[in-house]
Amino acid sequence: MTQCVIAMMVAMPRWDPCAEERLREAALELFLEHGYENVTVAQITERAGLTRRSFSRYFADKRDVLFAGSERLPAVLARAVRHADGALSPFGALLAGLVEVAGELADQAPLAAQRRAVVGASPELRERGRTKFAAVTDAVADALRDRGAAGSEATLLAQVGVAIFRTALDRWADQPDEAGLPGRIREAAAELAASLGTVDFAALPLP
Amino acid sequence: MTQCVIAMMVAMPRWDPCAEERLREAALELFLEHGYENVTVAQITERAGLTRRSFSRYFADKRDVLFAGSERLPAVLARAVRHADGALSPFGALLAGLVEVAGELADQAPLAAQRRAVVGASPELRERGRTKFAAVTDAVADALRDRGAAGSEATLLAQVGVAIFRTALDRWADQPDEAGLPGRIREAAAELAASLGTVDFAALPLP
DNA sequence: GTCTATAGGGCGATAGAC
DNA sequence: GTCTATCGCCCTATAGAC
Repeated sequence: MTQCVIAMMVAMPRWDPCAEERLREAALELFLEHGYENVTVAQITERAGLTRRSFSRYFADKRDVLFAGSERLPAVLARAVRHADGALSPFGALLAGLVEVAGELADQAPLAAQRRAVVGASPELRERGRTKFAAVTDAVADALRDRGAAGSEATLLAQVGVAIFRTALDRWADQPDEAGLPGRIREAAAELAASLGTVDFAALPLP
Repeated sequence: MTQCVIAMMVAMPRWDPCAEERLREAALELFLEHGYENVTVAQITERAGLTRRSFSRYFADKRDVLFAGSERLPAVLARAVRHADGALSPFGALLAGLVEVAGELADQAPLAAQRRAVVGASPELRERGRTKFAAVTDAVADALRDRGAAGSEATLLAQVGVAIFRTALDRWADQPDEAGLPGRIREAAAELAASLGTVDFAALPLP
């Protein structure tokens, strides 16, 4: 957005700038008005002042228009995990990374709420949302392997970390309070640890 | 399959019976031969001796043809969790349910391996696979709520339980050994508990 | 930018099963 | 007759090839 405004002040190009951003805004508006399934790509491009063909230049498919902007989260989280205090265990580094990134995410809350509403109403979009979270999981698992976690254990820990993150996000979105997102993460992780502590693994039945 | 054979012995209808199953078999064969993206619905229905239009009666879309048959897993797992020993904590019941169902799943290994190969090769199918796992997570979370777990904590525990289940499945598929799937579940859960134990939650930085 | 293949679905026709 | 599974032809929209 900021980049776009600056570009407009510097020069007035022949075609309107910020095509991608206008597409995203048009799509969000239309989805909120009529629901995802009832909106065609043609309607989106029309409202944005572009042709049907231009849509494909910016987004791989219709679903992607809602998730653009979240491509960086996997890399950002992976970086935070990699750069966490070297003395921490893999899971400790994971939690520290989550908390760090959560602090930077706080200002994106309003937009996230709108997107949340649209995505939640469409099975097709919820499916794509899971893919986006899976990309985060994969990136985090790679980072944990760099810190010495074994292959499949890194994947397991990454999945658990992302689950904690999602839980914290949900609770924070439902009732934001002074604790903030980082506090919610710590809370969810502590709850999980307590739950795991209730189980005596040796007592589980075996085949 | 069994139902189909019996039906054929009872009567010989004008059109071949077991259309759904033939479609699933034809699809799996074609996907293995040419790859998911290079197979059209028309080719599948042709091999199954049907028309393209009939495909829609059985499957909501092309992806679904590979995942049909897994619709019952959510209900089966949820039932196992609900019926676990009443003295167990929510997470204890979750693990007990996973172990119980894992024992019954062992005989489906060969088919699962083929499906695994096809799904793993296509991003589109991996996306749908995540949706199927999400259905399991939702059902398990409901069961945990019935056992008294709070709303969002039930969701968190369910996600973690499914992550343990997936890890165990992956390891078991990669190298099946005498421990069996239930043993792998216990192993993954114990690993996770150990990892969580390494973290001092009070030491995590707060905003 | 234009064009085509394909997915997905609406509707009615049809042909056996009952 | 009714019921049910299938087909055939229609259309729209997506996605990708040219």
